[in-house]
Amino acid sequence: MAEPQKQKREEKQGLPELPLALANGEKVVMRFAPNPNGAATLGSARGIVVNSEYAKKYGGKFILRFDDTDPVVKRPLLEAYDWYLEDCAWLGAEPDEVVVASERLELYYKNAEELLKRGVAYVCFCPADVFKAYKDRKRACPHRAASVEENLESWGKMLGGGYDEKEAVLRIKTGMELEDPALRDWVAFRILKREHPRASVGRRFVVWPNLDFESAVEDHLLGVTHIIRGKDLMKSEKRQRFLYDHLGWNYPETTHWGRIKVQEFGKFSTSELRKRIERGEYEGWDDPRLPTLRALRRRGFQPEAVRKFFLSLGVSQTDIAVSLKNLYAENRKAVDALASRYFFVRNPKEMRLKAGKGGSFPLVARALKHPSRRADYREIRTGGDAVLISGDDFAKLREGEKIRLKFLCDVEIESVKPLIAKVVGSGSCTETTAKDFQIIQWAPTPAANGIKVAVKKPNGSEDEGVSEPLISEELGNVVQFERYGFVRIDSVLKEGREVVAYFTH
RNA sequence: GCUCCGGUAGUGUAGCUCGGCCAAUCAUUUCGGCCUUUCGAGCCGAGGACUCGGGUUCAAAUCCCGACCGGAGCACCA
Repeated sequence: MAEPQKQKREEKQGLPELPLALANGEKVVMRFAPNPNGAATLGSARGIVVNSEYAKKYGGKFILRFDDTDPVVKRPLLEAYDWYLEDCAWLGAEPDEVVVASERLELYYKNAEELLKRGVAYVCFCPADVFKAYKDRKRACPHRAASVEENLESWGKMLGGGYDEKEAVLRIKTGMELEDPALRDWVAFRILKREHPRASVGRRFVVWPNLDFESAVEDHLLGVTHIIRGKDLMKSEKRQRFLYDHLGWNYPETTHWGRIKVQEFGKFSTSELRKRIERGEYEGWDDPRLPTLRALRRRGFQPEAVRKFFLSLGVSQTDIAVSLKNLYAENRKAVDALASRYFFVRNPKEMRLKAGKGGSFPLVARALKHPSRRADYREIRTGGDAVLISGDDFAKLREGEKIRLKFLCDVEIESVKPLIAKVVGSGSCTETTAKDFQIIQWAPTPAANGIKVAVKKPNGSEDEGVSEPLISEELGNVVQFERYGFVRIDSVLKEGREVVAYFTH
């Protein structure tokens, strides 16, 4: 008797079930439909991840569709088309089909013509403000009463470039007396005499569909069964339903989610990012300060962490402000096992070593590459009688204090002003456990074989320091700088003598 | 102004459709402890929420009404 309940709980682990009202043998078809007017952001990632996840869950199809029908206000960026494909692949969401709206305008024209023939659309010549006045008074404008023939003629003239921009639009008849003003006779096509960035489209067309029309027609043509989109598009559904009714189509199931704000990034829009990048405020779309997927990838985030992060947000309709801490937590789990450990000292300070009783200096440290892989070592050679420690650790040192240079030896601080430390005991650190004193990381001096490292951080600042020689062999990998954080080795310069890393978290 | 939609811990989230198994789930964060040659990972423990007010009912986070708060649309943007 108690069985069914338990089962219910288990099932609720992933995303909620979609409402399934599919005909026999019909497959779930999901789509993600961005405007490629910039690189995919965290917001886009949610769409990619959730839609593709549902497609996977039900053994359905995932379509990537570029809604790029605004060559003016939200002009597409040519490179962004490929970037989206890369980002999808990176997120494990390779689309089963890719559709570019700007190359399918003729399909939309055909549907427009059909609507005109059925008398449920008309060419309207009202200036925007004049129409708004009619709309606010729930009155029809004179053009609404035009005959099918007149409309078809006007439409033909529109397509042929016979009107200027803003001179005419095509409207869908929904009813001027509708309660909700947002639904009254909405615009389906407008005139834009501007070249489209895609060479294959160029200047071939002057009549462009608006999102509501383009998206509605495409969803039907592509056989989309479920739409998940922002709740800012709720009215879109209502507008589009009139179109579906006019044409006798069945509207897909819809789910709307709320706005997502990432606390660390605040509000941002793709258009805004683009403006700033073009102004040179950022290095590019993968600048570590930006909330783009390209930037996250460069910082060393793992795709499965990004996926889990978005799946955990679900599809609720409330607006949310999430912290990246949740993403960091996921990524830490993903990256911890594969990141080798290295020492990095920020704002290095040289520590002179004085030989202890044994009379010699420890020259080589055998250090674990990973705390849970006990047989995996890396060697770090010191230059002899000096090492570097971080400025932060230096600031806390006091005379007479004992500390451990991890994997190398224990030392006692003799003096701080010139930093001098005496090697304690036999010059190794394997015999005693360091319960009662601090263990710090260190690095060889650049004069020995230390490597200069610049770490670029997401707040735009840069940390300078020194690390071990072996990191120059970690190009492209995520490593952990002990007691500092995870970083991705982004570039190796000057024949391996210098490294640039991006801070992950 | 008109029209939609939402409101569970610091942050997300489950539960709400079909009221009782909910003195409310899970994750993250915070705070303790264990372990550890990292301020990493892991393990253990603790704290913390149903916006408010009415109503229906034996019983309400769940249903109804109202208030309050928040968001969105009313573009020849997506």
